[in-house]
Parts: sequence; C-alpha cells; structure tokens
Amino acid sequence: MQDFEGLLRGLKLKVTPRRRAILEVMAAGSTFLSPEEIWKKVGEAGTNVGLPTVYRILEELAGGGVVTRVLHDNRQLYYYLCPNKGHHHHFVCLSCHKVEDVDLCLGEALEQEVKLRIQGALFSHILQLQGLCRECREKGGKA
Amino acid sequence: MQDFEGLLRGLKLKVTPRRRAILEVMAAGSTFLSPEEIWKKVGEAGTNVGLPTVYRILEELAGGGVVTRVLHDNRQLYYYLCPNKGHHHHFVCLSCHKVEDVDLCLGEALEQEVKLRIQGALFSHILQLQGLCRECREKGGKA
DNA sequence: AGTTAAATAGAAATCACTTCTATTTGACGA
DNA sequence: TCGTCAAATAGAAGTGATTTCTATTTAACT
Repeated sequence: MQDFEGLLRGLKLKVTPRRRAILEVMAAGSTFLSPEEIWKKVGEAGTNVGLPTVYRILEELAGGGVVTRVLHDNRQLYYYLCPNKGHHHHFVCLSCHKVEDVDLCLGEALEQEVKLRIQGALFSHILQLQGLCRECREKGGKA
Repeated sequence: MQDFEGLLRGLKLKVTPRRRAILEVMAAGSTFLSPEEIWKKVGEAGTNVGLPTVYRILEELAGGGVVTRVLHDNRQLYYYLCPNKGHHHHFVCLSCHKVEDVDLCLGEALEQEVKLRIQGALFSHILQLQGLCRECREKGGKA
C-alpha cells in the first residue's frame, strides 16, 4: 500500500476515486496489465469507471513516470506500476506477465555514445527484456 | 545496393517483385518509414502493391531480423532496413526520422543479470534511443 | 511447359484507442 | 460550511492503423 494521494498531488492531478482505484488495482499485483484488464478489475472492486477514463488516467500516470508502458508483440500497450523509484528497466515474463526490475547502469554509456558519436540530443530511451521468469521457465511455460 | 535475393532466400521467402521493391525503397534511405510511406514510395517507383501486402512483407522481414521495428509515441510501427548486420541498437531522430547505429555491448551484462538475479530465460530485448540527431539539434528541430 | 504451394490484390472487417459533449466533482477561498 | 469553477468523468460515437478473407496470380521446381 502506498501514498497514492501524495503521488497524485505530485503530478498536480486531483485525487479522485477513479485514480485511486486504478492505482490500487495496479499496486495489488506485480504483473503488467492492459487498460481493459485494469478496467475490469476496478469494476469488480466496486468502482464504476469508463474505459476511456482508464486510458486517460494511465497515460497521465505514464507521462508522470508513475507507471511504465510495457511493449508487447501484439501491439497493445500494457502498464506497470513500479514501486522502485530510481532509474531502471524491466524484465517482463511473456508467460505470466510478471515484471521484475533490472538494475543496469547504462545511462552513462548511452549519454557518452550519443554525445560523442551521434553528437545529438538524447531525450529518452527504451530498454525492455523479454523472456520467461524463473517459475515459468521451470514449469516450461509457453513463449 | 544489396543482395536482396540472397537475403530473401535466407529467410525461405520467394523472390517476388513486391519484396524486391520494398527492400529497394527501404535501402534507399537511412530513415525509418511507416508501412504507408513505403507503400507510396513503392507505388511511385512503378510497382503496384496492396497495402496489406506491405504490412505482411514488413512483418516477414522483421521476423527474420532483416528489418527493425521502430517504436513511436504515436503508437504506429515504423520499419528500418539496417545495413549493419551485427547485434546493435538504434538511435532514432524524432525530427527527421534518421536512424543511426549505437554499438553498445550490453548483451553480456543483460545475460548475466537475467541468469543470476531473475534466473529466467531471456528471449529478446528492445533498446531504442530517442532524441535529435546532430543536424536537427543544430537547426533546433522540433521534438 | 506443368504443377503446386506460396504470394498477392482488393474489399471488408476488426478493435484498440481517441474524441466529443454534457454532466459531475474535487479543491480552494469566502 | 458553502459557492465557485476548472478539472475530471461517462457514455456514445468516431477513427484509422492493422488484419482477415477469398479468389486469383505467380515463383520455384520439376
């Protein structure tokens, strides 16, 4: 359980029941979820919400760095609420959708490469690892 | 100009005029292109092709590792035919869509991290840098 | 040249996602 | 505590990139 209020205020977003409900649903698990999955879970938890609202709130949270977008081969966007606040990246399990942190310090190297070789400006970067987590690997999970 | 025939045969794909035309269009520039842009260029170059065919061929080539998918904030997928064959990643310019190679050897570190900490199986990873290339930075290109 | 599985065109469908507008509500000051 | 108002939301409708489908064509290999 986290300080959702402070989190929302930090983004200058009003504290509303929908935002709170979405954060609660996302914090309840450590897997990435589709907007529709989140929408269903929020509904089951007793908060009525429209699907467009879920999309909007997720993008607000992603823009504020509170949730991470997870890329998927099926072209859908998924989202993950990461409790870890420092800069890092994610390993996502293609079978059970669990997300695990990957602490790899490539920020420096990237900055250097772009500065020296490309001589451009680096705005952002995406690093995402895909595979099977330990449990799914051991039970021979599907790819 | 490259050995498109050998490239297609390597993927066990028939050598057809559409596939050849798409590869030629993609090899002609060093920017990432949308399926529709490719479709238009192929048409202008004198080869009639259906848009669904372009989508299909691009995915065939991407699956075979011949072209790289470029992720974009607008949720469209773009494609880039990279002449560099070794394992590497890309810096994409958000203004002019130019793609530049980034030779960062994080393969080893990734393998280690996943093997030791996650104890899972690593299938693939995505690394993409976004920013402005030198020219666009100097002329103050749009983000 | 004949055969066949692969490739393609073009129309139609899909569906994740966005937009729009009227209504509601949280935040803040009186 | 209450009034005000910009922000937030619902729900319907729209959008458009991408996919599917089926009949037809074609490259590859006899």
